[in-house]
Amino acid sequence: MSESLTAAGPTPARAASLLEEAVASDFLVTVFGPCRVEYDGRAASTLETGDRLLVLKPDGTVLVHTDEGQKPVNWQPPGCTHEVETADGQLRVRSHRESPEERLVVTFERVDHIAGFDPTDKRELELDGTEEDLRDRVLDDPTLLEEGFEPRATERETAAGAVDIYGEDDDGNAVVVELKRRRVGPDAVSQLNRYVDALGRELHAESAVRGILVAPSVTDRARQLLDRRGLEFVSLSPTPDAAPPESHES
Amino acid sequence: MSESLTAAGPTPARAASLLEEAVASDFLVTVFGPCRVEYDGRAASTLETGDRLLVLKPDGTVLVHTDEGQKPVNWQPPGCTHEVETADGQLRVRSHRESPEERLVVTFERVDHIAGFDPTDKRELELDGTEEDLRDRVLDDPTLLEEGFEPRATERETAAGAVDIYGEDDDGNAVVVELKRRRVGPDAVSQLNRYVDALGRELHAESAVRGILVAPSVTDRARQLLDRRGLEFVSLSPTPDAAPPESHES
DNA sequence: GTCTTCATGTCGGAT
DNA sequence: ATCCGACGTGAAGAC
Repeated sequence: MSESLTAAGPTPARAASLLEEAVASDFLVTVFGPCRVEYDGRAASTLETGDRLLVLKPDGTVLVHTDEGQKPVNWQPPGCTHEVETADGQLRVRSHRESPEERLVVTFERVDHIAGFDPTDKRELELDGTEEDLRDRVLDDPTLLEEGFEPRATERETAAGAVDIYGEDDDGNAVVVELKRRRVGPDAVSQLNRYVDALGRELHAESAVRGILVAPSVTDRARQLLDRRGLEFVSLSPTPDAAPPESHES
Repeated sequence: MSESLTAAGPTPARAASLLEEAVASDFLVTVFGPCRVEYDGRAASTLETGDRLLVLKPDGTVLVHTDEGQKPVNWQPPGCTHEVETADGQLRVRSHRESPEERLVVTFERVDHIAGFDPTDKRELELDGTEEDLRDRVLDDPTLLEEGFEPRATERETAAGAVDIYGEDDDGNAVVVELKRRRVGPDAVSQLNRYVDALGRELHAESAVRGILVAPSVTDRARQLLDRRGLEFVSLSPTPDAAPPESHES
């Protein structure tokens, strides 16, 4: 078995044969040419004929890319099974998955190029600047939040979900901290609010539960919502550099 | 100028030459081979050598795909500019954009295959089953929501953002409708709650503003949050079929 | 440009 | 399997 196979301008039958073999060999396959795409599943779509790049991965993923955009115009998630056929002298690929039931059909008027490769890739992506990095920053130095803050738990469960950091302030008040790696809008404030509410009901404490949103910055509406809900904001980025000019305050 | 160019196992210099030409010609380019990927920008990442598919689009998009997953392991959004070079006998592609400042560097140990095509695609995707379809369903027949409901506006602005559908019920009460094309969680309830609050303050009406979440279904937590906030739910899907078994009620 | 929300979001983790 | 929230979310529309 070869470790790659390619063909420029193959006949539909030849393209189908190559595609079948490549899929069976767990190759990563690309097909370029004018095609029509139909999708039916969580939604439904039709895309009339145009030049596109079809990518089939050994894990069952299907991608249909046009000349523009980062997102595929159509796709199928990992775990799909494929059928290859020629109909009316056209190469057709049907991809299917269940739960949810979804079907994608790509029909090529012509195949300009097809290529398959045997990919091996065990290396993991190492990513910095995530929410977890922000969490570690706060846990390493809780005074970044405020003097006297003491973390008690991470991912503390409440009726509304898990709180990023749960702790106590200098006066012994319960504090809920919601972390965001980037500038936040109203949705993050609502999320924090849900946790504060849930914990308030759970603890039915004397003093109100404090809620602190930790992020590089907030939008105006988020700020207004924070104020209205009596929640607080602390400006902090996942990485020490690049801290925007927004002051700590409540 | 040719309308496509491909090469199997080119030398790095040959690969660089082809790549330069393809990029200059606004081609869609694919490169397959073992490569290392570094990214720095909104976050930062490193990916050690492995077999991957690099895709360059004429709009400046960059995608790096491994053998698994629907999402590229690394990428660059549309609008990037690229530099191609050979260093230490390796093909290297640097992609850059500003605001935010982001850099992606892909270095191939070897190029197994490179292919470029001139893509033409003017056809738009036609998609059904969207939130807009759900909105149109409700506007076509407001009784799907409840007897006597009368839509007054879509995208009505409030201090908390635009409401999907604003209307009045049989008793003349203000009604805020939030639409979701699929099963919803707590976030959608909070969103509706923000709109209801904002409209309540704006109208300072005699009667409270009603909030109705319209979606195929809700999760347990979302249901609890709805009840706690005094909000209502109506089960409805974007498309007439496939309505899950969940009854209308408040 | 920023803000806001939708999405066939995707993905991973927990239950 | 569903639920839940993060994501370098991406993309579109409004301002």
